[in-house]
Amino acid sequence: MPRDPSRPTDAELEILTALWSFGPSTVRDVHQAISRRKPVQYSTVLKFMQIMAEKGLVRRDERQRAHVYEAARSREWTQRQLAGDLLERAFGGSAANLVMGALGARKTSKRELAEIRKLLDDYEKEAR
Amino acid sequence: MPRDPSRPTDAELEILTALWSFGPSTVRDVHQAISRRKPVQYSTVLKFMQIMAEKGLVRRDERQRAHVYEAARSREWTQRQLAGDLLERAFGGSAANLVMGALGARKTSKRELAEIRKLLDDYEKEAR
DNA sequence: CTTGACATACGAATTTCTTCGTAGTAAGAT
DNA sequence: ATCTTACTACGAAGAAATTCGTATGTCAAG
Repeated sequence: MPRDPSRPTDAELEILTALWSFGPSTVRDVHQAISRRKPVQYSTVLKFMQIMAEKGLVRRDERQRAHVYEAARSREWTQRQLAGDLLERAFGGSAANLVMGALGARKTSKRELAEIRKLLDDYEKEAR
Repeated sequence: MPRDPSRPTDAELEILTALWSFGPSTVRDVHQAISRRKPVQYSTVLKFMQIMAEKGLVRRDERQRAHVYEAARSREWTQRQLAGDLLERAFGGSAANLVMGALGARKTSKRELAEIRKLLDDYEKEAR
């Protein structure tokens, strides 16, 4: 059975992150961005982006000699998928538990806590 | 390079979930729990649990003929790893974004929102 | 003592993920 | 025209994840 493409793998997510940050990019752009953080060959990145195009994770514009890639789904949409997936798989669907895990995983600043509270308020108002 | 064992795979997480729920269990116990939700052979579950024992994800008590397995790490600890990992990989370390994703992924009840607020308060008090 | 039930151990096939080398091609520079 | 450079396409290989069949051992009934 084909794996759920709304749940990108580690390598795929890294590429998507670059595309979200920089907007439509060539393989070279993405390779440069990623290779700043870890050693990886150009052809490796290229291969992934080709596969991702097949899977529909990215769109490819072939009009230029150096093809231009773009994330098919927004960062927010993908984040929602990933959060939802983890929520179900590891937290029994309990958002509170997930928040607990996130807070425990690492120090969270007062400012960020306030931000989260605001999100909760907004969400509550929204969900009328 | 060996994969980080603090980040169990899908199948492994399913087994851990069973162990966390039921406490120390035999392969048969776990197989029954899982096969209620999806078809899987006994020997598949067995194999996983053997591998997990090698990786140190579970402890095995061989004193009985039917070995008894137990999760090596608590549910909370593992949840923290998974949440932290996703936080870094997909949310740029922003807990607020993760919460946003979780809320967006699925309807969250008023009661759960309240619970989350309480968590935030407790966390803030705690982190003195 | 033989048999049946139930365990573990083992080997292996399949699929997916990851990584890269190399061949081939198009275009601009000499 | 040829050389150099910058791409894409392709094939392949190794590691990890997933799945299962089968061999083998143990033990309690009969």
